[in-house]
Amino acid sequence: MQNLRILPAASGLSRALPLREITACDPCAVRSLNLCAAMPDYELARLAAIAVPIEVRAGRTFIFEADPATHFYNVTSGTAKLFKLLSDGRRIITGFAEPGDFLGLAGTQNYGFSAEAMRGMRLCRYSRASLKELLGEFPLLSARLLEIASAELLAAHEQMMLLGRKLARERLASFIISRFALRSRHAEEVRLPMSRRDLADYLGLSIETVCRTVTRLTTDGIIALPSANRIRILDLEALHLAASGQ
Amino acid sequence: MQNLRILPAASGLSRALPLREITACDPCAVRSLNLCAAMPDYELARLAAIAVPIEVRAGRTFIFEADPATHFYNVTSGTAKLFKLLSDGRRIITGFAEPGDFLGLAGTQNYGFSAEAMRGMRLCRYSRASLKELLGEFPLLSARLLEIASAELLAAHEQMMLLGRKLARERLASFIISRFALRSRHAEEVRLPMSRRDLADYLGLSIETVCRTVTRLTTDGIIALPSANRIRILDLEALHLAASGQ
DNA sequence: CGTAACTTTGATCTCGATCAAGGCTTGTGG
DNA sequence: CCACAAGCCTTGATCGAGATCAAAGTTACG
Repeated sequence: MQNLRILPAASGLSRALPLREITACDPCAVRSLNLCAAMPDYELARLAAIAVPIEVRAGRTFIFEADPATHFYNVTSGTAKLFKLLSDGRRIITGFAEPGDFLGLAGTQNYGFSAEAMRGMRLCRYSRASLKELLGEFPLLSARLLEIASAELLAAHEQMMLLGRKLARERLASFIISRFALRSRHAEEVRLPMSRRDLADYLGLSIETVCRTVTRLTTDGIIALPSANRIRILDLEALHLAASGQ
Repeated sequence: MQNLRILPAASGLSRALPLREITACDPCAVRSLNLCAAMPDYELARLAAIAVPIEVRAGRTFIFEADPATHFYNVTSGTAKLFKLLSDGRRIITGFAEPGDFLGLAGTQNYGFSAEAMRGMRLCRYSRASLKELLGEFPLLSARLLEIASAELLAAHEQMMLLGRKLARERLASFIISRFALRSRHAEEVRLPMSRRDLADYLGLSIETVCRTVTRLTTDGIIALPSANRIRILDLEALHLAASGQ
């Protein structure tokens, strides 16, 4: 836990006036899957009051699988990879957490995954205890959390299909399509903020297979690679076909 | 939806006295992962009031992937398999729902999976609308649902590791161990209520590989097969080693 | 500019899929 | 109670997608 650096402003912030705190939450309100989305001002203020903004440097692990689940997080900026390890080092990346995403839902007392910042990150941290307290007070908050958990469950099941039944080419194409769906600007371009190794561990493949499959999609004229981690979609229809194995 | 048969008693039950309804819920209170567990009597009665007991015959599908998510279910007896299909028939079983399990959490407006009864089942059905109403009233209920969703998420992530990174032998051993953990009586025996095909689709393998792997665990003296769907664990330690690939 | 890490490509191997064929169980009707 | 059919389950032979091993090309960065 020494990887975390509490911002100097943290303790002060958590005692500031409600309005001030809502402002502190503003950067969070980026995505629909957000804890704060559709939350009345008063509740949002109470939520902000227990939030501690923290900063994590690139490469640092800030949630450790099997550690006591003491905190929840809301990503403000940067991206984290969430992963599980086997004793021999095999790894599966269960997901990526991006700005607006909520992090740290734990069914048990302990975390079921680790989280590592892929680049410098800012997060809002909530202690499990204080969030639980708010949960009892604000039904909207628990409803929101339930929505988030349900959405994640849906995504997890989709990924189980990908991992258990899809071919490498289908996995890659499915992944590119899902990234395309939540792209920010550039209409036809998908950014991959993760390395080939991360991609491999997310798709249940080896690095080499990821490379080769990307190359094949390129030579097939379905995508183009302006650089290793930018993908330009040349033929979206063909990509959809590739994703479903036809 | 014509697969469902509403029990004759259903409409009557939903208007009976609270105490009567709590009794109707009794068979549900079997497992910790239960919607009704740790629920005060009054809330439980309200929950029971909106529950409609239904019966599904073996082999019938009662939740259809992509259909509007109109209902939630609580399994009273029997087992269901939850699965997703690809257009060409490939299937992944995302889980099995057994007595006490809650069913139908949907992140979106539509179900993300199908559910089929593996044997005759009894379920309590709740309409999405009426349960949502109760959610606002009883914070404990949403807290419970959140717990359930979180636990399922944990299991889904574990399964992602299994599907993405484990060898066939490790998958089988892991599966047997997890079944062993929630076995009912017979100390060293695990029952498999599913066919080899279901097992294959749950573990992301082919039927043949499941068979061969079970056989190999048997010839290795780790398990014994009194019958095709009963597994006697002869060497639990070796099974754990097999599950972690050593 | 040099080095270290990452990506890509090639050669080979292997685990598990697929194809094929028996064996076993279960249920039904004679 | 047996015969038979229809599913299951199991085992064998072969194949192939993707892993692994190996090495070269590229990028990032001090």
